[in-house]
Amino acid sequence: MNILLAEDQAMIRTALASLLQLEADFTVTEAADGTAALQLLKQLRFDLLLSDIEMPGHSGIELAQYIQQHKLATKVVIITTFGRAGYVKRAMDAGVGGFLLKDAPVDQLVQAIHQVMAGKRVVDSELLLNSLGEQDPLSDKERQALRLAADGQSTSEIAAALYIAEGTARNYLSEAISKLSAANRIDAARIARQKGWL
Amino acid sequence: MNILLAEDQAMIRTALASLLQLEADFTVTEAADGTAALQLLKQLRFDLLLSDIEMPGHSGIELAQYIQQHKLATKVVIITTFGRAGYVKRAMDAGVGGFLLKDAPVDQLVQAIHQVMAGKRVVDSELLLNSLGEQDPLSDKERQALRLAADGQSTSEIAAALYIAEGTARNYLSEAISKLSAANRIDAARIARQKGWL
DNA sequence: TGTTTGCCATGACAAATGCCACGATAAAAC
DNA sequence: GTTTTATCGTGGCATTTGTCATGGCAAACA
Repeated sequence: MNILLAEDQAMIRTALASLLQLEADFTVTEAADGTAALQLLKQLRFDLLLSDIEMPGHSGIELAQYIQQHKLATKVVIITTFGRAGYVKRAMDAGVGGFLLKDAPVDQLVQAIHQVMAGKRVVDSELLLNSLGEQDPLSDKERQALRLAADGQSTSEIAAALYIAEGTARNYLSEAISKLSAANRIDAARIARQKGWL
Repeated sequence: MNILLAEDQAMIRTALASLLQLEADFTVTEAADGTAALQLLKQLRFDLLLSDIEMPGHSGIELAQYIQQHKLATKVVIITTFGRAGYVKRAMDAGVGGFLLKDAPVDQLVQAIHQVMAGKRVVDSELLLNSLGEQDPLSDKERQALRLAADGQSTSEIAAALYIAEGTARNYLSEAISKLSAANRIDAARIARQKGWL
């Protein structure tokens, strides 16, 4: 089986490649970023793309979209560090067959590869719960304000950036703090980031 | 050779463990966080600790400090994602023998392990250059206060955690903000984290 | 049609934060 | 032996931040 492995961190990429090669019928080609992976997808035929989401060049989801649009037979498994709820949905829309966290052991990865090749869909249960469970409660303005606050901007700077009064900016932050049950804007930003809502 | 591998991301941990086991004389024990690693260090004897820096529980540097203080014969190799300048210096002070980026391929890791076991010091050249640049201006108390502030704790909570008056906690933060030319505690935390001083 | 709901917007007020002045101590420099 | 320098510790005071009350507006709904 021909696997294309796209992952920017060399240590993880080479380690995974070596391990997968040990499996009886796996042949692994490595790509160090999204652009290289796309080149290889255009030139050669692969049975499976195993890709990180966050990469320089093109993201793993963009690669999946390319495969979907060009109706390639290549199956896709995504591995990523954080289970941002938004990612899962977008990946599913792009026809991704498997979605795993790097928190899972390698055994699960190998299992998932086999199952996806057999036509099944494999999504880390924790991720699935996350994406179904909690909804992002923040409004757009609240998120924008919180993002700026997380960068260390003051209320007046945030207000200026969003073209609103200071009181309004304070109110957005206050609402965000309340919705996230946080103690202050820093805490709110930490929680939102951890949930993938920033 | 007995190796203790401390790394919180299961996929990377299990992948590295499997690969290192393939080497002729390597025996690998896995620890999923700093606390588990510390327990194992106390109970058993290892020739080498291979550890990530950023982990829940105790950081890789804290583990190295424990080894240094208790005069264990265990050598230490640190692997990390980002080459925060501050980390390198603190790691060196803690007697760390090797410091590698996860951007390096696994081959280099194996090489580094052998060299460190032979008594040499191995530091990624890119990291070394970085670490020569800026010095960490924060005092220990300032860093502690800033770390708690970055977690969203209020001044009074920080004061309670450090057993000092609120005014004192405020002062530490104020000094940190000033030393880092930041606008507020959030900005200061962001800058310090980016430089690897937290 | 009127009512409810969610988002946007603002200002008043209390609480938390940042700045500064002041000491005390200990190590290093002169 | 004195001065300088750095860290630690505290409290006063102005500014910033967080909460709350209030209101406008549009979409959903009975």
